Amino acid sequence: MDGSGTGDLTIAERIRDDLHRFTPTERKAAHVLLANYPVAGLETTAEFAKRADVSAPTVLRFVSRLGFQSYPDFQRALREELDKQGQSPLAKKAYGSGEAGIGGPLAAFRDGLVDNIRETFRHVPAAEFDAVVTLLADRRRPVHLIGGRFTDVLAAHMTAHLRVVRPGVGHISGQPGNWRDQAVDYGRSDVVVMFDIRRYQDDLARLAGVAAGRGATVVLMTDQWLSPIARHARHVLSARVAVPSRWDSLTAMLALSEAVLAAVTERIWPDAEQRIQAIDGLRSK
Amino acid sequence: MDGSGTGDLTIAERIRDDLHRFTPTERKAAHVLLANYPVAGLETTAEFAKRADVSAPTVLRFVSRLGFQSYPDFQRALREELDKQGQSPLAKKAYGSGEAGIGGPLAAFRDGLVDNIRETFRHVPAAEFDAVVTLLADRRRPVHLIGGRFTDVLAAHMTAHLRVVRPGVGHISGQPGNWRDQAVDYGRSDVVVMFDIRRYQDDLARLAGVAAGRGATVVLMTDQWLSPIARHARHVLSARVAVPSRWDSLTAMLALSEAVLAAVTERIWPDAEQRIQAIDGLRSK
DNA sequence: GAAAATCTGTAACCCTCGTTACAGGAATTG
DNA sequence: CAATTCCTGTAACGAGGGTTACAGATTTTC
Repeated sequence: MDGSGTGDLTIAERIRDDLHRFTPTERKAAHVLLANYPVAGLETTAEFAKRADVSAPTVLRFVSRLGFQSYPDFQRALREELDKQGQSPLAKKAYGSGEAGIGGPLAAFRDGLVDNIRETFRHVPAAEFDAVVTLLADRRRPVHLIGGRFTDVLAAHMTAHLRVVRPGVGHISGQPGNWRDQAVDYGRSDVVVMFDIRRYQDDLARLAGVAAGRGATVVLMTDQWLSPIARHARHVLSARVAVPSRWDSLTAMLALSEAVLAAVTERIWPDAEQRIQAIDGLRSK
Repeated sequence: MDGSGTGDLTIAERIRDDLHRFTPTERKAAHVLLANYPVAGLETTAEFAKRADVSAPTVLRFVSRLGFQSYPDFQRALREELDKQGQSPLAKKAYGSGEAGIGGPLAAFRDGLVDNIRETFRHVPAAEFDAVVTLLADRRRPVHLIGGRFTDVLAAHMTAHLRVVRPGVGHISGQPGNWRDQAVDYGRSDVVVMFDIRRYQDDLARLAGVAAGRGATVVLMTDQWLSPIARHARHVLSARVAVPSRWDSLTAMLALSEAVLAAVTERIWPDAEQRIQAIDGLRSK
C-alpha cells in the first residue's frame, strides 16, 4: 500500500543500514537528513539540496535509491512516521524494540491510555475549555446530554454529576425518533452536549442540525478525527481514542469530561455545596 | 526573522488563542490541525482540506488569518518548530503541555489521572485479572452487571461491549427492590459483575450477598479502599479514584474495564468476529 | 596513461499544487 | 420579509517544484 513497502523499519534506520550503498554526495544528503530528522526531508528538494550542499537531482536519486517512487511519496512516509510517533512522544514501543514490549500486553495497553490522556490534554484549547465550563456552569441555561451507541454512557456520567450541582440538566433518552420531538422545543438558551466518536451516528448529526437550527448551543465531545457534528457545534473538545485493542478507548474522553466537571463544580461551588447538602438531607429521610 | 513575526508563541498556541476569530469551517480546520499537530499542516492543502472535510481555499484562508503570507510560509514555520523541538526530544514544553499553555489546575488534574492509571495497573494481580477475563470469556456463563449511583455507567459501558462479543449479558436495572427478584434465579454458573466505590451503597452489598448465597460468582470492581462487597466477591479488581477535585474519578476504573474488555475480546476473537459481522448484517438492513 | 564506467550538476520540461476570482448560499439585520 | 453582509465551495489560472535528459567531471580499471 505504501510507496516503499519495506518492512516496518523507520526511514532513519533504513538509511543507516543502506548508508554504504549510496554515492558520496548521496551520503552527504543522507547525513544531513539524519542530523535534521525528519525536518530536512519535509522541505522542498531545492531547500534540502541547499542544506546538504548538493544538487536537487542528487536528492531525488537519494530518495529513489531508498525505494520511493517519488519525492512526495517519500514525504508522505515521513509524515506518517511523525504522526505515529507524535501521538505518543515517549512511546517508541511500536518501533525498533520488540513489539511485545516490557511488561506484556497489559503494560502496552496502559501506556496507550496514558499517552492518550497526555495528548488529549495537550491539544485542549484553553479558550474552548473555558467556554464549555462557563456554559455548563450557567444554571439559567437548560442542558441536554446525549451520546452514541457506546459513548452514551459518558453522556449519562456527565448528566449524573451535573444534576448534583445544578438544576435543569437532562439526558436525552429513548428512541432516536423521539429525540427531535424534544429538540423542537430548544431555544437560544439551551445547551446540547453531544458525545460522538468514529463510526459516527448520523441520527446524532441530524439531531445536532435540528438543535443548532433552533438556536441552541451545541457542544461536541469527539475523537481526534472529529465527528460530522462539528459542523453544527459551537464548541468542540476532542480526545484520543486509539489503543492496542479491538475497541476504541473512552478513557481519555472520560478524563476530559471529568476535568470539565471538576472545573464546573469549582466555578459554582458555593451554590453547589448548598445544593448537595439539600440533596443529602432528602436522601437520609 | 520568521515569516510571521508574531512573538514566539507556538503556532498551536496561537491557534488556540485565536480560535474565536475563525469562521466555522476555518475552526474545523483548526481543530483538525490541533488534533493532528503538526502533521496535518505539513500535508498539501488538498490533503489537509480533505482531512478536515473543507475546501482547499478554506484552508488557505485559515492560514492567512493566522498571519502567514502563504501556505509554504506556514509550513516553513511548522518545520522550524518541529526542528527546535526535535533537537531536544524530551523538551515537550514547546507545545501546550507545559506551563505556557493552560497548565495550572488542568495539568495537575491530568497528572492525577495518569498517576491513578499507573498505580491501578501496577497493583493489578495478574492471576486475578486473568481469572476475570476467563470468566467473562466463557459464553456458557450468564453475566449480569450493575453499579452504584455514579459507577453504574461503567456497568452499562461493559454491558454494551460484552453484548457485542458474546451472548447472555444483561444489565441489572430498575428499582433496587427488584434487583433481588432477579438474583433469586442465579445459580452456580452465573457471574455478577458489580461496580462500587466509596460512599458504598448498602443495597448493592445486599444484592451481592444474595447472589453469592445462591452460588453465583461475584466479581467486584472497586476503589483502593475496597467496597464491603469484597466480602462476597470471588474476584476483586481495584482502581484509584482520588484526584484534585470535588469528585472521585472513574477514569482509572474505566481504564481497567477497557483492559479487561480488550483481553476478553482477544481471547474469544474468532467467535466474536463472526458475531460482530452478524450484528452488522442486521444493522444494515 | 588511456579508456570506460560512474558520478554529479545544469538546464529545460511538465505537472501538480497554491492561489484567486466569482458565484451560490447561509446567516444576519433592519 | 427583504436586503445586505458574510461565508464557502467551484473552477480556472499561474508559478514553483519535481522530474529528466544530457554533458562535463571524476574516478576506476586495464
